[in-house]
Amino acid sequence: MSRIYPKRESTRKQRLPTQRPGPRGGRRDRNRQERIQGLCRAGLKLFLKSGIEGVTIDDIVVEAGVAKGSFYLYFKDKTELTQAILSPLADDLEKAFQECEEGLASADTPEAVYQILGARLGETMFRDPEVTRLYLQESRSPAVGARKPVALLADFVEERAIELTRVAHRYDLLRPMEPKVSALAVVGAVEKLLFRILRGGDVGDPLTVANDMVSLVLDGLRVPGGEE
Amino acid sequence: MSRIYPKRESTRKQRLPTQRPGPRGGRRDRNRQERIQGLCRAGLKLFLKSGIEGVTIDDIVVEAGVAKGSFYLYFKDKTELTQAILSPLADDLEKAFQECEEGLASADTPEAVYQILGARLGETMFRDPEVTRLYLQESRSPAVGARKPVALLADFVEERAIELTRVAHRYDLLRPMEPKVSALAVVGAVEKLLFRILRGGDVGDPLTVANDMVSLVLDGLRVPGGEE
Amino acid sequence: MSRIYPKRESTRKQRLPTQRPGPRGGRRDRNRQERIQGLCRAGLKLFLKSGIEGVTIDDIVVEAGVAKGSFYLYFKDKTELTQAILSPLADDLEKAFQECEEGLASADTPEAVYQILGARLGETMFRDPEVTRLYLQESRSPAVGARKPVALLADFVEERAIELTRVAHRYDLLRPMEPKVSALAVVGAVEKLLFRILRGGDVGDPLTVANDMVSLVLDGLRVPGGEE
Amino acid sequence: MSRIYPKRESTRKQRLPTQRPGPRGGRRDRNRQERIQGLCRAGLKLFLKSGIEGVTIDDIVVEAGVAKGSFYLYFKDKTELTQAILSPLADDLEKAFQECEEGLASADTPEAVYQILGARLGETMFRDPEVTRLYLQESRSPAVGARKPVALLADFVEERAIELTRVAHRYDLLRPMEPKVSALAVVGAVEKLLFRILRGGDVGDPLTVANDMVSLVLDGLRVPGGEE
DNA sequence: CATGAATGAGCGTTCATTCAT
DNA sequence: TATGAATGAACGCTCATTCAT
Repeated sequence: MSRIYPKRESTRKQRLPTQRPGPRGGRRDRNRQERIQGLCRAGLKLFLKSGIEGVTIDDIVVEAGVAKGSFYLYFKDKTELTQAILSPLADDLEKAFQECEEGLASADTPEAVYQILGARLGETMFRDPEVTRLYLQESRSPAVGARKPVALLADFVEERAIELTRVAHRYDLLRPMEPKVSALAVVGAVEKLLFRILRGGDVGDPLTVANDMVSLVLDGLRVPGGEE
Repeated sequence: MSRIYPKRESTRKQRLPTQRPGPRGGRRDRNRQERIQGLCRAGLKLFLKSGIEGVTIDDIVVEAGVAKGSFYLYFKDKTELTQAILSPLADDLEKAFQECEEGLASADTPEAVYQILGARLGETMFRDPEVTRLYLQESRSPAVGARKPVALLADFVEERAIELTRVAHRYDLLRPMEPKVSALAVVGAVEKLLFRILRGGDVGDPLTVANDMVSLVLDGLRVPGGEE
Repeated sequence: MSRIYPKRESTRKQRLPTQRPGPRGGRRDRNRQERIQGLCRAGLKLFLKSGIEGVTIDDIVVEAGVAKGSFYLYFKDKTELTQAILSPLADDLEKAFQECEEGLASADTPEAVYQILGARLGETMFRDPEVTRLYLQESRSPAVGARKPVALLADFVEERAIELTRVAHRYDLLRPMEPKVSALAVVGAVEKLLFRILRGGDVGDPLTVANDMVSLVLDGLRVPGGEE
Repeated sequence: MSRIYPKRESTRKQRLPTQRPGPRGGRRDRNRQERIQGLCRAGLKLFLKSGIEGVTIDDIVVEAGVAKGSFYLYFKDKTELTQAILSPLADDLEKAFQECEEGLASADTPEAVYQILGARLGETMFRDPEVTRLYLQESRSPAVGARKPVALLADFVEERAIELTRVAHRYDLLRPMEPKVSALAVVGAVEKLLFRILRGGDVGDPLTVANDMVSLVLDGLRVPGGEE
């Protein structure tokens, strides 16, 4: 379970008298998981189309094909649903950053660093592209209401990206530069491209895009030898 | 006038073709402008705090200190208010892109290109930092409801940035690369940093940030001579 | 001036400090009358289209081409406007009934009675067909709000028609029958036809209609000699 | 089902294709019917007192003793409530006209015709006198907003009455005369009397009224033998 | 006098949440 | 458990009325 939102988690457990009906993996548990998945899928679909704030509980239960009251059996409110939708991504990202930081110790070139990072984080972001797209779409929202979990996750990603860069600098893998600047620039560049791709906007062959991105991040835009 | 938004009268006043009682620039007209400004300021403040969707007309008129009905004297709905708030930025951006494209013809180095771009667009973005922050905050939202003007502006910026890069490539000012990729990467990087700065997040001395950004965009992250 | 609504009349006079600007028939008085006429015409047109309740003061002043505040210079509210629109018809009807009752004394056949009645009332009803149409359209409304003057006028017409019939019976001009029944039946029949005509519904040649109506009222529908 | 109104689902319930939780006729269903009846009764009462346009949804739910939101569980808006209130009358009238037209074939005297008509339509109009009164009260309103169903029903009645008379003329049951004129005259006369009766206005002994009406319609007002 | 900006009560409608079934 | 009817606070918007200009 994600530890990014520890408080909400505990609140929810207190609220539900029985955390799970029957034995784990039993028939009732399976039904329960199916219901939750159905609501999450419905919510995700609608959130992407209309924005989290623009979707009502009614919309969600109609899309999911369950009764309105059922929603409240599984989620306290829309905020909790958002959290549930994001939690696989949040968990993955947490692990990915952890592994990247550890991997930096054994890397000795920037290429290696960004190969690790790209591979690990890319895998994470593409595991469930729609969830990633929702994250990107809502990540700049103020941390209030149902979008709070997204905003918190975005803060988390930013801080960990900065920390990661700081470590990379410590290992002298990058040109001397304020780590915040380079970290945010790279994250911003990647997110922008990723969002465009996930929205269905054509940006060309994925492999070329990836190569261009790496080349861009490493060597910039300057024409080689262009200014001597 | 910006042509980013579809044709629509922005205020009710203009829709009613009756002559004004006071002269233009007279007391009535001045009051009118003050009211509009007050509502825009109130809206902007609240939009930044709670997101456009999270703010009600009631919130806005209370913040602005006017009666509820007065809102509708000046704006048809929240969408029109959003448009009014953004329109100075939209107009500026349109002009800035225009000038940048024209300026590219006389530039002969990437430095020059990005100096023009940075200076001109930077000036625009910092003219009213809160408006810029609102734009960044909501720019990835779906193009529905009150956030539609933001989404349209964001689309416009993306397209123009790509076009601008295409022109720069035509003049051989940049390394060979898919223009969409480099354009979006740079825009994404700049937006991310800008948003962090405008939210009050410390990223260090502004001059250093700017220099680092330019250096980053031009030469990337690689340690010079680091891999031979 | 109509004496059907005596109370309102006096209220209005008390409210307006100066009853009339300048001398009667002077330039200001003429302007005033033109304004009132303009508002009445505008109100009448809109009332016919949307019903009295469905028309706002805003609609009226826009149609009349005057400022909203001006409405209240001439009328306290929509009820008073309705009253002003109806008052010529109300005055005419009052006189017509008066004359009809007096004329009955000198009539000696039913034909003569209904000639007088038809001629006198018909003339009245067609003097301003749109006002008549408004009266018919709204005459069954409950006596509340802006439609109260219409309802009062309708009550007046009904009572006077019954009284008129009672007088006719007293002169033995009609077959023995409850006067209320015959009066209401005739009024109802005439109103229905009149309303249809005024709404533009085709009912055939006006002269034929009139003749048929008289013949119907006098001799009924039975085929002459048809049942012996 | 009446075909007087254009096809539209009359209640939200039917629009949502979810299965009902209780069995048809069970407690849930019974409650539902009671609610609808309560709202219709409340609406009818208030409509009669203040006119359809003068009654707000708030008035209705207060009178019915339910929450405001509940109204919208059963009706989309006031127009649908009006339609629901009128629909029994509309259905009955449609059947009555159908039967009258068919019955004309077997009638051979005007008396018989009007006996059929009077009996059948009278029964219909008195089945729910308040609904009939509402119909009469609002039937001349413009066909806009919540009163549209009434206006449509009134048009229907007029057309069918004319058609019925046309048929009667074809069977030579009536004096030669433009059917539109005689039909509208009779309908107008009956409606006027009926409205007066339903409003509580005294018109004398009901049986006498009915006899007088028939006699009036058949033989007119002329004193028999009075003019030779 | 004439204007129309300003007001705020009140309308129609939505929707998160509860709860009897 | 699952349901969806019921609720009422709160929303967007309108409009009669007032009043400074």
